[in-house]
Amino acid sequence: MASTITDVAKLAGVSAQTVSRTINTPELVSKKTLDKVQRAINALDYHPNITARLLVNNKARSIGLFMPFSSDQVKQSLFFSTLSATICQFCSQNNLIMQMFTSMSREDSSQLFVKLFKERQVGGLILTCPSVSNEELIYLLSEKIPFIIVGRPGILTAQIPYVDVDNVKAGTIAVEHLIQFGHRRIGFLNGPSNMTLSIDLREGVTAISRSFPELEILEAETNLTLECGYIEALKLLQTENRPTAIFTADDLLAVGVKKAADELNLRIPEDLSIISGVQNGWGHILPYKLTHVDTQFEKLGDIAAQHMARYILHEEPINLSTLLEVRLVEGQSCGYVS
Amino acid sequence: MASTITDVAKLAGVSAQTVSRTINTPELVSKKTLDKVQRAINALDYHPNITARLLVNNKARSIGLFMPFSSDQVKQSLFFSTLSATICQFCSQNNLIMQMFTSMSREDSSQLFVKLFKERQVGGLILTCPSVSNEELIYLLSEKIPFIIVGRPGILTAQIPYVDVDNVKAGTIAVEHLIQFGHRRIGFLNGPSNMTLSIDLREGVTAISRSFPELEILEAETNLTLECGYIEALKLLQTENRPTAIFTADDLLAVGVKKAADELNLRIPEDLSIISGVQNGWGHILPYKLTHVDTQFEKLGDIAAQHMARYILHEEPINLSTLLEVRLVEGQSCGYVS
DNA sequence: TCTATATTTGGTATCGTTAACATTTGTATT
DNA sequence: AATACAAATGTTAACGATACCAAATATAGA
Repeated sequence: MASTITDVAKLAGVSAQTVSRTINTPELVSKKTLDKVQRAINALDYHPNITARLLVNNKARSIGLFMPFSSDQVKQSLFFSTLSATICQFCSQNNLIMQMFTSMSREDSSQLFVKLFKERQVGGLILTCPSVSNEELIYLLSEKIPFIIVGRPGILTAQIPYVDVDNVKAGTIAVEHLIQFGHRRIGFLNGPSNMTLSIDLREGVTAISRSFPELEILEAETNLTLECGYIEALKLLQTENRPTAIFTADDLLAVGVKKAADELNLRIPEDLSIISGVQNGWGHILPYKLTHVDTQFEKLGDIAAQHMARYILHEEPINLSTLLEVRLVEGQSCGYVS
Repeated sequence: MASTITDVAKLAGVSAQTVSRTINTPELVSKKTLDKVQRAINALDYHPNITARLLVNNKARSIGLFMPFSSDQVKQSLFFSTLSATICQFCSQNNLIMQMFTSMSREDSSQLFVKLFKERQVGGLILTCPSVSNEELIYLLSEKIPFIIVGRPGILTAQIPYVDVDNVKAGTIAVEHLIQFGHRRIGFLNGPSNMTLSIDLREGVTAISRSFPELEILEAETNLTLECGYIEALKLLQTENRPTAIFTADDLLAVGVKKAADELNLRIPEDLSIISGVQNGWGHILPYKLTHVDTQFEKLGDIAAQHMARYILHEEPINLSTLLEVRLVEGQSCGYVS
């Protein structure tokens, strides 16, 4: 049904190769022929069959993005939608195809990656950190699957390429900021203890607290939901000697803290300072600007895609690791201890 | 580098065709040969080249999803992430490939669709409603591009397949609910007037208000942001004879209304009832359960993908339109007029 | 045992494109 | 005008799989 390169060649009275050249290397074709072929292409509404092209070139021009889709993760954070949107945009701009995949059963995802790559469906994969286990990563390395991880993987001993935000630094500067406001008892609502995000934040917090022996950090683990933030904040704020500031791993937790503060009639920032890490977009909901660490996490997708694109298009090796700079953004949720 | 069907055939001592049969129609192969070939496949770690397979079969097995990516749309609503997640999941389960695309410049998106289909990159497209103009849709029809729209398109005269929530009904039952609570002056924070969502909601509201002549509907247009909801709610609630209830197009607006109500010291639901349409996930943030219309919008992606899959896999015609049922979910944000 | 039929396997062409090489045409130089 | 070289075009083979048809082998019934 659809017209092929041969149809165009016949109509234009040239060989198929000349048509191919007209499309791919027009500088090698005379102006007269170029014109003739172009007219034939238009007349037949010819579109080169990408599949045939890929077969002969023998390389996939698509980036696979693998996402975990447990519904609450999607529902409660804009991280994944931002990531996919960014990568999609990058691919569209760079004439690459973006394919999205998700796991069906938890265990076989590395099998899936190998399959995708070896079947030539994708030229490389972008994986999101918590969804792939260490063993799987090792396996992928051994199978020479080109991949890059968004978020720091659990192991660093192996040569695993990733991009992440500098969460250690984020933890440090957040607490540093609170110290400058005179806070010495600080609540710390961290994420789940098995996430590298949480591990890194804690490391950052610990680092700064080593230089301030009088500092007291009251850490609580949460699952990064509003509800959990609310409950843990209530616990912290109802103790005898309550903290004067709370650092939350993300802004959804900060909203939970605000809810708890409201309930206890604590004014922000007069009675309680709040500072947050990753901004997932929930902070907008607060009646004041939330002081937070700008992690530029929306850049993660772009960087990962760039690395992958360089590998796919020019076979450049994938950089081992990239850490994004973080910086503090002052809002109206932090104040001096009264 | 990678092994081909011929390599496997050689190793197993059979023809390439037999290997192909082993993979695709094992019931036509003797048990003995099956075994032999399977061993060779494993030994060589053979994976059929999808590209070659697609070429000979001459049909694309992928669904293209087109998304608008103006950043605030992604940032403020979980609609797009939910949609892509659902479709991705469906594709993974049905052995289809999901490709995502976004527009580079506003005007050429229909050109892009034609290109994608004719180049055999995709077997069909799922488009999101506001991102494609009526003219483009007509053009796609004329080019016989298989597509389905999520959300009601602006024109219905042409044979345009779509899936949407029954927003007309949603508008009706929301107001009906408020009427049952005795409300007669009702604020209505609608979306942008050019969105079919807004048009449909208004139609539903108008329909019910025709049966209740004493009903007063105070409609205001918003851009579906928190800020806008807050401002418009303030305006409504500061009038001489303020409405006793407000119906918002989505839950983010409802959060804005809550903010305004707090500021004016109006208790919910004692002083003001709030009911919301589409739940984008922001409603969770409120300290009470928001009464809303359950639009099951997370089903939209599934249905669209199902239609597309049936077309791609079995060439079944794409159904013209599907409207999802809506139902009222009672929360704690509506009360009787005092 | 022989034929008829079912089961299993193999050979060749093909999908639509580009790579590699071969050939022709054009242009400049002597 | 003859030669040398560059530019433009054509020819053939290949990418890796499956479709289609032909051939071989096995099985059953007479």
